[in-house]
Amino acid sequence: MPDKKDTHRLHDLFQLPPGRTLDICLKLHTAILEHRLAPGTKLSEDEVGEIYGTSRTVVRAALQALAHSGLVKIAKNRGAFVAKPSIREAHEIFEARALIEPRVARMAAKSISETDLERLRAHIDAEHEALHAGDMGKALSLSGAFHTAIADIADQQVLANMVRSLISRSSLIIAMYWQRPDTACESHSHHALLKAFADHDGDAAEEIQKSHLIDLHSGLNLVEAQQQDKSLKDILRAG
Amino acid sequence: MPDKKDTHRLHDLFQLPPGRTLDICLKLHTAILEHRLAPGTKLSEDEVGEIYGTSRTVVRAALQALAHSGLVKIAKNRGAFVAKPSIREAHEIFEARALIEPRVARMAAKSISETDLERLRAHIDAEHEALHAGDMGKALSLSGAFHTAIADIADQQVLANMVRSLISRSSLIIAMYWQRPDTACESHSHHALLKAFADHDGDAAEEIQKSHLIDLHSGLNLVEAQQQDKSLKDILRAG
DNA sequence: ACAATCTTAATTGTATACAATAATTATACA
DNA sequence: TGTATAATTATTGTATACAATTAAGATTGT
Repeated sequence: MPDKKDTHRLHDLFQLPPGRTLDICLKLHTAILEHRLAPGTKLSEDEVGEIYGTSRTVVRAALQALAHSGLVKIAKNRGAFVAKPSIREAHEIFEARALIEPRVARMAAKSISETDLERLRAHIDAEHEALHAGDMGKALSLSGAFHTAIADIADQQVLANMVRSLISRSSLIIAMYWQRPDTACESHSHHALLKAFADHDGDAAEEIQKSHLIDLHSGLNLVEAQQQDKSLKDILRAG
Repeated sequence: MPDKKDTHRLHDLFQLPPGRTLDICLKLHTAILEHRLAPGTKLSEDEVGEIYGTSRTVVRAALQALAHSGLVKIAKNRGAFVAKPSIREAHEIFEARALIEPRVARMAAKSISETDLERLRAHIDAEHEALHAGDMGKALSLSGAFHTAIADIADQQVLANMVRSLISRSSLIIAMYWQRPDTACESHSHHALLKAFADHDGDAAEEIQKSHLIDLHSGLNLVEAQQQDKSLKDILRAG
């Protein structure tokens, strides 16, 4: 189960006091992570406010928090939109992950407990389940949660928040650039990691995580094109 | 000169559109970095709003942005305070810097241009000048700006923003825990880095930056105590 | 005198109203 | 018919007013 602890730790990421602002922030956050909100979607203050039954004031605060995390882009006098990471940003984010997460995995391998291992297994199971149920969005969200769980286990809050932020943005990148519709979302690597953790083998954990991330990075189609927005009008006009 | 480019890039960190919110955010940010606002200082919305001649609405947004960057701590129904990083947080932040910045330095060494080198020299000169003028706060702020400048030169925006955030928080940590009142603030390392950059020697740059950060970390007095807040009353009562 | 409780004051949380800006549509002209 | 300009609409930016919560001070009882 993703359970309570996850959202509790997310509070850390946004640094918001408990309250409606945080609630909306988390709801939008999970909606984006589960790919229910596509990159580029406009998030009107009025609209969001009406949906969640609150005023623009609190919606605005939530949107700004998400903007700070890179999940939302605010354009002056134009409003908030779900971010659309550029190809370059995508490269940078996965390079940053490849720098940070292997180190985090090493640290986690040292300090991991039996209950932690149990939780990770539960994560993997839930991921499998969602995948089997055809809920791709949730499966992906859980796959990300697996990575953040490792950072939490390593018990390094500063790095954990960085990882959380990077993974959230990775979700957007995957929504835009993923090119393996087939793939049983890298569950093999997660199992391999689990074994390294069980053995408290820091070297192995670091190495596996590193190649896992390189693998993910290479699974993206990061080559120009894909600017479906502007070209759409042209295409329709041409046809 | 810290110049315009720096504040322009800071916009990236806060992800705020141009406007009064960003202005106040930057003003508070520099005030904290220059140690004119001590850790723990209360930042009342009314007070700050009156100082900058704006309403609470915009001040609130600025404070929340700073909270997200870890420079300000917001307590529910109690208000915003300049953050007071714990000892543990201090360790984590400098360990994160030791992980990220050497890599960034290596990348910068590869791509650095003549004009970039010139700018770095100017940074060092300005730092010396401020130090000579006795403006410790500004000297420290410029010392941090040197590190962020390297990240900008490396041209990795994602990592650069992480570094920026870490350095800002480091400034608070130094305000709380620095134990070398003497020291000509690590300018030697900065010169050594400059040489490595001029030689485009990535290995050297990485190594120098790494030991520089370890050196900074070890210059902190991170041993319990220092909780002057609660004990202050007790001390006065005892006397 | 000390402690506990209640009252009061001050500050933040939220909603709403107004102003400013940008996008869209309509209109006039070439 | 296409383009440029102007009016309109819709949305965000900001300020202010009110509600809720917390902290501090006063009051009462032991």
